[in-house]
Amino acid sequence: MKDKIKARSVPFSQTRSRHASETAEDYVEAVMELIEEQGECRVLDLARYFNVSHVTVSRIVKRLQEEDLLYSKPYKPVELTAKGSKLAKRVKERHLIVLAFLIKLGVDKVNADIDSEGIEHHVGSKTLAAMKKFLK
Amino acid sequence: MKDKIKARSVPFSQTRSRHASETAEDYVEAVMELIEEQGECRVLDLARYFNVSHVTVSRIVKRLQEEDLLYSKPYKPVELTAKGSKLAKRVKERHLIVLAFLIKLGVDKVNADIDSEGIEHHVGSKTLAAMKKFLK
DNA sequence: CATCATCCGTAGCCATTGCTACATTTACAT
DNA sequence: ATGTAAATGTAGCAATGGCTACGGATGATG
Ligand SMILES: [Mn+2]
Ligand SMILES: [Mn+2]
Ligand SMILES: [Mn+2]
Ligand SMILES: [Mn+2]
Repeated sequence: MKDKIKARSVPFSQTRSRHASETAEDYVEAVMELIEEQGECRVLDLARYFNVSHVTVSRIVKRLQEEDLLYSKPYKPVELTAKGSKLAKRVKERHLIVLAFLIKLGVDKVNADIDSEGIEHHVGSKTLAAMKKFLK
Repeated sequence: MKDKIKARSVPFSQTRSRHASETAEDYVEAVMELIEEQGECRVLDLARYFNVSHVTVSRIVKRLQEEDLLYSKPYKPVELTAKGSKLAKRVKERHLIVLAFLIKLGVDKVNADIDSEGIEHHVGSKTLAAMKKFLK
């Protein structure tokens, strides 16, 4: 019986772990997108993008620099490291698959955009594969 | 162009809002389940269920009491208020639909259990309706 | 090259959710 | 009834991610 409860706790541990990576994933994806669209990515671009204050962005950018995902000098644009770029591509691809999946399932674009932004971080490789298969 | 960025920020705001309700949703669902299975729900049952310390549970239970979702006296079992019970039923139903959906999509039970625990909180009414339709 | 608006960093606050260590209460066994 | 183990509460710490207020840096404009 305790094994049962223990086994049941695994999804929650995994979910907490995924939430811990969520900020990093969203940030590298945003930086990549903003650089593609505007040529550079400033702190204030990210603040508008996520609808948070520039202070929140600034602190998170600093932390992601320590994790070797982003790079920037003070008052300069934010750039992706090689590691950050690689993560961004993976994350964006997964996001696009989740989004396309929801739309093919019959969800309108507005709600597919909203829901996919959260769902993407909880889609493991098996679920992602099942979504890809459904899309074909 | 700024409207475009503003519109893009909506999914992130919504995702943050959903994460803010996530703990309450998981807790009322867990309390309902533990009472059904064991007759009562103790703080330590919840700690094992979520794989966190009893201290974390104790503090969250106190807060959810202030939100009128749970009820308990010190050293006594945790119970659901009417409001908590209503929320638990809604949340559990949604969770079961997401789980069944993933399994029907071809995901194995272990991974469906894991992924649905996070995905459930990001499934809006439109996506939930689309999943229900797919299940029929 | 001086001024000024914009951008960005820093200080410091709050809430949430993890934790360990310790205190207290409860419940059970002798 | 008393003693002990388990359950729960409390104190206090850390990390994360929100915020406002303020000050310094940058760059465009005249
Ligand atoms: Mn996201
Ligand atoms: Mn989530
Ligand atoms: Mn759940
Ligand atoms: Mn959940």
